[in-house]
Amino acid sequence: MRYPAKETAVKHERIVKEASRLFRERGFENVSVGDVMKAAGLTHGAFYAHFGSKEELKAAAVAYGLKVWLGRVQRSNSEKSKESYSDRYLSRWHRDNPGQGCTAAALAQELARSTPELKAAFEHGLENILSASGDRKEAIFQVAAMIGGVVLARAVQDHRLSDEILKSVRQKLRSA
Amino acid sequence: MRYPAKETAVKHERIVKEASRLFRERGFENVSVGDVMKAAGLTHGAFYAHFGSKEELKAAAVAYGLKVWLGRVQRSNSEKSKESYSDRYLSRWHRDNPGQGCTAAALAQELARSTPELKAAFEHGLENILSASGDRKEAIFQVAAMIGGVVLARAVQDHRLSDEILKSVRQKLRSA
DNA sequence: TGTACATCAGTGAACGCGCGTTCACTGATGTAC
DNA sequence: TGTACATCAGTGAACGCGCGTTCACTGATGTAC
Repeated sequence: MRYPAKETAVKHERIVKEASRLFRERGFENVSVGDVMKAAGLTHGAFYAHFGSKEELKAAAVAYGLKVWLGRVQRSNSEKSKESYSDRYLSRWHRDNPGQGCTAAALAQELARSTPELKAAFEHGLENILSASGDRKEAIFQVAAMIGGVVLARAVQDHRLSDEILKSVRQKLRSA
Repeated sequence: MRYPAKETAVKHERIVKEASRLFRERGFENVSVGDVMKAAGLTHGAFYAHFGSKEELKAAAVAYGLKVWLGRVQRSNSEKSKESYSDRYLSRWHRDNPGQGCTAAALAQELARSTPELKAAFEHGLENILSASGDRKEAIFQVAAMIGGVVLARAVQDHRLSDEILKSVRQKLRSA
């Protein structure tokens, strides 16, 4: 049956949000279209009323994830918080909650191997974030160090080593 | 038929090397057991004479990749080359040849989502590399920045931006 | 050194499974009059 | 405002495909005597 246009738009957004979360948690390959639709409270068949393919959903999820990231960076720039952005980025909480965290720290390597369209979506979002910073070279360096730090911290098993990685990068970035 | 033990050992090593290369190029998920065996000049059925599962192969490939990495770091430490290790790591050549490059820069995010066994294999190799360096905190920071730089440079589409990322991280790391 | 036989790496067909995608169908919504 | 009907989001079964893994079989190797 046909559904109210307003509800449909809400569901569409819910699909993108859940996809973004699940992709960040498990990677593109380990999340099926069915998983995403179930998380959004629908059945898998309805997916193709919203997107032409899983590939399109990936692009939408990446764009959404980077939009959220940009918002956080901008808020952090305007606030005079005690905790710097890099300290929050290199936190245990971020390490342990990839689904709520940075898209680049979760998916950049898969993006590197994907289609031009997906890479373009990522690049566009990244460019926005770099543009929001003052010293561009410094911003690139900080982003690279932060991503590398979280990626490494997530890839090791030992909590002590993982914490040490986060702390080392945090301290070096602060003193830089 | 039965094959000479010496040849079998050679083939075993070839399987691991080809797996390591293919995994770095395309990721664990996008390389099938059949792909690896074909690259090693065998058929897929023979795989289970060498490994108990694809999971075991991943662990062997990661261990191999990190052993190679350690060798390069040690050689770089002993040499007084004009080009520093971080300059070579953050090169276009490394960005464009993931199959010959650093395992962490290619697979760390997939490793973060994998089994304790695989993460342990990675952690062990990483610990060896960190131990080979003098200032441990500095080494961690450098490795994080290098990995982040290459990962970012690979994930964007535009050559200019990609080159800018490599260059920025290179320069900042040299002046640090 | 020679003989007899168990071993086991390798082959290629086959299996079961999960995935992305398609499809016939439903029925309230939104639109045309 | 009321009526008639086309639209289309959603359902759930089905399809085709590639994957990891298994299996019966082969025959030279390596070992026991």
